[in-house]
Parts: sequence; structure tokens; C-alpha cells
Amino acid sequence: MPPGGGQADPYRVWLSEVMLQQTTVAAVRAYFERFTALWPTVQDLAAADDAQVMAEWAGLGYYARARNLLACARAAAAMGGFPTTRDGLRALPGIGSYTSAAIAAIAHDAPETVVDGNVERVVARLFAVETPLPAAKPDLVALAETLTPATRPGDYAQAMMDLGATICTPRNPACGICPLIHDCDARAAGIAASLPRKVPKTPKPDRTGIAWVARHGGGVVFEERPAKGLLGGTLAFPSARWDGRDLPPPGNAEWRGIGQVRHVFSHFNLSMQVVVGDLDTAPDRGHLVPVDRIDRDALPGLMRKVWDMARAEIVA
DNA sequence: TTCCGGTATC
DNA sequence: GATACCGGAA
Repeated sequence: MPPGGGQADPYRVWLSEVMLQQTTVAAVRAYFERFTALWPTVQDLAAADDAQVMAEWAGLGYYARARNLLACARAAAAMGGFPTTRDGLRALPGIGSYTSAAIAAIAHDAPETVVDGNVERVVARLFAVETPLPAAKPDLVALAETLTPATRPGDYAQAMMDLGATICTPRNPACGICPLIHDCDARAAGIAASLPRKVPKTPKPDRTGIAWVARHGGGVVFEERPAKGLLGGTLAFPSARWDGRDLPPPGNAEWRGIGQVRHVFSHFNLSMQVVVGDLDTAPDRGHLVPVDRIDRDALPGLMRKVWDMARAEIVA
């Protein structure tokens, strides 16, 4: 990519930027060479066979990029070439906020502010922004815009991303060799390595539980969930543990496990053991619903899954 | 094993 | 605003 003056081929800039989304330079290089050899222009790529493009992309990951790549190439070819403005580029498939700014700045030397993950990190450190991501993103973009120069914005954008990729790295920033060491608020405060902060991605805990599908007299035991809390007020199979309650089964039976259903709640993942059995006596809680009157669609998703699994056994 | 990262989608 | 999509690196 020739530096300065917007001499770069928009097609090659676009192709490399799309490949570099979520992907390292080292991984991209061979793919870029291969693609540009096979399809030297956007018209060539637009005319390419879908299956061949997908095959050539194989191994790069995020295959939606490859599908969008073709859609974008065809759209650009149909309009006689790539748009030159950020907004025009932004409207094409697979080109978002970052890529549109990058192409405008690098291929056309437009004074757009290019903010990728590297730039977010560099700016958060330069200005010691302690607000966690992603909430800090608008602030970081606004701060980055104050830095974009009128001259050679494309080279500047690439330099900022290079700085983030090679010196201002996530874990151990090489502040000792950073050209901006005297401009960096975070370095001055001794907190560079801890920025940018991020909202702790609390992984959803895994919970387990048990649901009893209890038959008696041609019916199955249901009960209403407590009005408040998880699945509050809904119709449910008697169950325990997953919701913090440690209840016994709704009666005596020879229980046999038939499998587990998985369900994702907003704040945890559930693996529910499904057991079925024939009660010796009337259930000691809940009420019996005749099998042919069970309305699958009236059950919450979790219990629907339980019933779908149990029905084959029950109705047999 | 965890972290990292643009876009689309809902 | 959260999640899915993937592979590479720490």
C-alpha cells in the first residue's frame, strides 16, 4: 500500500480491510495474495463463482465476511466501482463504521477518523479514559476525532493502528519505546496496562435441575410456579434445584431419567434432567392434566422442551 | 483456557 | 444492547 496521496487501489484496500476484520495481519497475508492473484479487480471478483470464493476463504473464519465480500463486490461493480465517501461505502454489505472510515482515509486520504480496537486502546490510554467499554466508545471516538490531522489522515490512521498493534498492546504495552510516551495520561498515572477498562463479562453460570414428568390415571402432574421469580405464575412440571428450591418429587414412583434439556435464561444456563415415572398414588402436589389435554404451546419454553422430550415416552 | 475483535441481526 | 460468528495469540 503506497503511503500518502491516496494512491492505493480502493479494491485492494477494501479487500485487505475486510480480511483484517477480527483477523491478524499474519493470517491474512497469504489469503490477500491469493485473492488478488485470482481476482485482480473488483469486476473479476464480482464475476467469480460463489463456491470458489468460499473455498478460497476457508480457514480465515467469520464466513459471513466472505458472503458479504461477494455481495459487496457485485454491488460495487454494478455501480461502476467503489463509492469514495465514507457514507457511500458504509452502505455496502460487510462495510461498517470502521471499514468505511479506513477505506476513505487510506484509499482517498479523506480526513475520516478510523477507530478500531487498536485505536480505542491507544486513545483510552492517551486520555486516561477510565469509563469501561463498551459504554466509553462514543467518548473514545470523540477524543480520536480531535487527533485526526488534516494532512495525510490515511497514513495517520495506519500509524495509530500500527502503534496499537505493536507497541500499545493490550497486556504489556511497550511504553519505553512508545513515541507518545510523554503525551500519555495513562502512562503518567501508571495505569496504561489496565486500560481500556471493560465491563466484566460475567460468564453465565451453569445450573442443573430436575423435572418430574409424573403419570397417574391417564394424566400428568402439573403445578403452577410461584407467582414471583423464575417463570412466575406459569404452568410447569414439578421441578427442583435449578431455581434454588430443593423439593421432593410429587409422589412415589420408580423414576427413570430419559435425558436432559438445556435452556438459556438471561442470567444462567440450565441443564435440566428429565425423569418420568408412574405414581403409586395420587400426587401430593400439583394437579393432573389428561395427556390429550396438554397444550404444548401453553408452556414456557423450558417446560415445552421437557414435554417434547417426555411425550414420546408418556404417550407410548 | 481466556482474551481479542467488526458487522449483522434482533 | 446483546449475541453470533471464527481463528489466532497470550
